[in-house]
Amino acid sequence: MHDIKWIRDNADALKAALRSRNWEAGKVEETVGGLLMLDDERRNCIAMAQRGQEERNSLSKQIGQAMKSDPALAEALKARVAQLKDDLAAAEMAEKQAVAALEKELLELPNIPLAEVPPGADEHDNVEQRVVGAKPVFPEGFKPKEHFEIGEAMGLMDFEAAARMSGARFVVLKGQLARMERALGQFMLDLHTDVNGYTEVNPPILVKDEAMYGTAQLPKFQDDQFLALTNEDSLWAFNRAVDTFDSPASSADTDLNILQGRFLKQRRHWLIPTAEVPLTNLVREQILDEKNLPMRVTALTPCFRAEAGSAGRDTRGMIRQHQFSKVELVSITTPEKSLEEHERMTAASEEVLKRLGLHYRVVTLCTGDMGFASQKTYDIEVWLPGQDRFREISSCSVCGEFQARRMNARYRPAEGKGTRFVHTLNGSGVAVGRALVAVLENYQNPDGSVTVPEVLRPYMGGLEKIGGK
RNA sequence: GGAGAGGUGGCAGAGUGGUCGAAUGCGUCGCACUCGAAAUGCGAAGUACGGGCAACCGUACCGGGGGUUCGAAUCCCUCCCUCUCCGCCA
Repeated sequence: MHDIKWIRDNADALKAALRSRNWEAGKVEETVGGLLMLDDERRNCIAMAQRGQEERNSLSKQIGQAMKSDPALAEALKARVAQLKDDLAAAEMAEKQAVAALEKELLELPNIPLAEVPPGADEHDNVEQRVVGAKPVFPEGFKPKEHFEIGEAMGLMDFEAAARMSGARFVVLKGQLARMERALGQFMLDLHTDVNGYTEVNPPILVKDEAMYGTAQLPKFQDDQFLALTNEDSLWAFNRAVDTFDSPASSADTDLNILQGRFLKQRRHWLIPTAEVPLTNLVREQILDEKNLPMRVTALTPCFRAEAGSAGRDTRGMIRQHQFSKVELVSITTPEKSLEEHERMTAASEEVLKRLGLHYRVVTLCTGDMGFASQKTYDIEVWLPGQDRFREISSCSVCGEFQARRMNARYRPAEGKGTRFVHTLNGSGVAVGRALVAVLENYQNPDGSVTVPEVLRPYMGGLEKIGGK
């Protein structure tokens, strides 16, 4: 979320940023102009409400004094405050609405790309930074298979069983393949905790609205999320509404819909689409000491995505699932250190692929392809010989203070007074499901078996090979 | 889920209708004392928003939301969270 004061002074910079993210010119003008108008409105309302409050406070003080010495004067003053009351209530309501209206619009604005981010419309304009390793060499005449062909041939990857119980975009892994998935997750966590200086965290994977707003999955990307609601929740909200309706003890909102909506909103949970959400929200509403920064945390969690906008894409195999495992990296830093940390984090993710002996490249996403909350993003794409192309396996983003503002996450600088917003970074280190895909395709043998990469063997009881005859 | 007790500044912890943004202690920072440190003494310091070039002024904030009142940290309602006991449960 952006500081409206900053927008006031830098409207042109914001407009340029929105255009670089493929917003059409008319919408940009309309949006930014609308924000400035809402802000004027908000400040007018605040000024008006504050004048009323000031007058009320001052009269109330006088009443307190007059009560002791001159009761008649006190009564007269009370009458004056009573006159004020309606105006004041209206002004306070107007202020509340104006603040909420502006906030609602601000939450819809994406982060501003850093100047160094390459301009561009879509993934074709991303800029390759480096290529590491080399394509695996297969015997003459052997055409490498895709991961699902390998897995299904082994009888260890079952999409049909998954579909029977859960529908499309789920998979059942069995035997040594299930074990290899587990091994990959363990290997990554151990690398990040033992070598890369991250602290392992086991966070909730059901989170409240506030957490999802904090990292900016909400409000804009609601359709990508899974929502968790108990039957009890809906019954409870219903009964609450009826009770309140029957005995409106308070003169608060008695509108049934508003009540139900409010209660359900308080009780519902979202399934995390990435551990970025709980890990970053560790610092929500916290004031950290600078000496504890950078804070580096990692977690292996399931991730859930509705994949609402990707019907028909990657329908075969494990590339795009509703549920997948991922090791996530999150860093909380000072503003001065965040870009340096971004490089460090990307290197930490790359190390996973290096040790697995996988061929990959790193690209800088262009302005038009970058995520909503990001200032700058590196994608790591791993080589998949079965598909004969690079596929994203990690995405490392620096978000500046964008998420910190939404979460109100701050730190106290070692020097100087006050607090500043932290900078947040997140990256996959790496997607476990896709890593399994990559291992299967890169380490496959003509006999249908798959060689276990050296670094995974300790996690698989020394096993050197799975499947095959 | 039921019963009870709580939620106050960085932390601990007073305050139960007005002069309370809030005592006190710890911690933090500055100054004095000291060769230096410790101890001691004196002093400073919350966050956000609005106005102002600024000094500064104003407003809000005592878990969240609502209400009563001229006036709420304090009274009432409601939700959330924590603790204790009971119930249920992987």
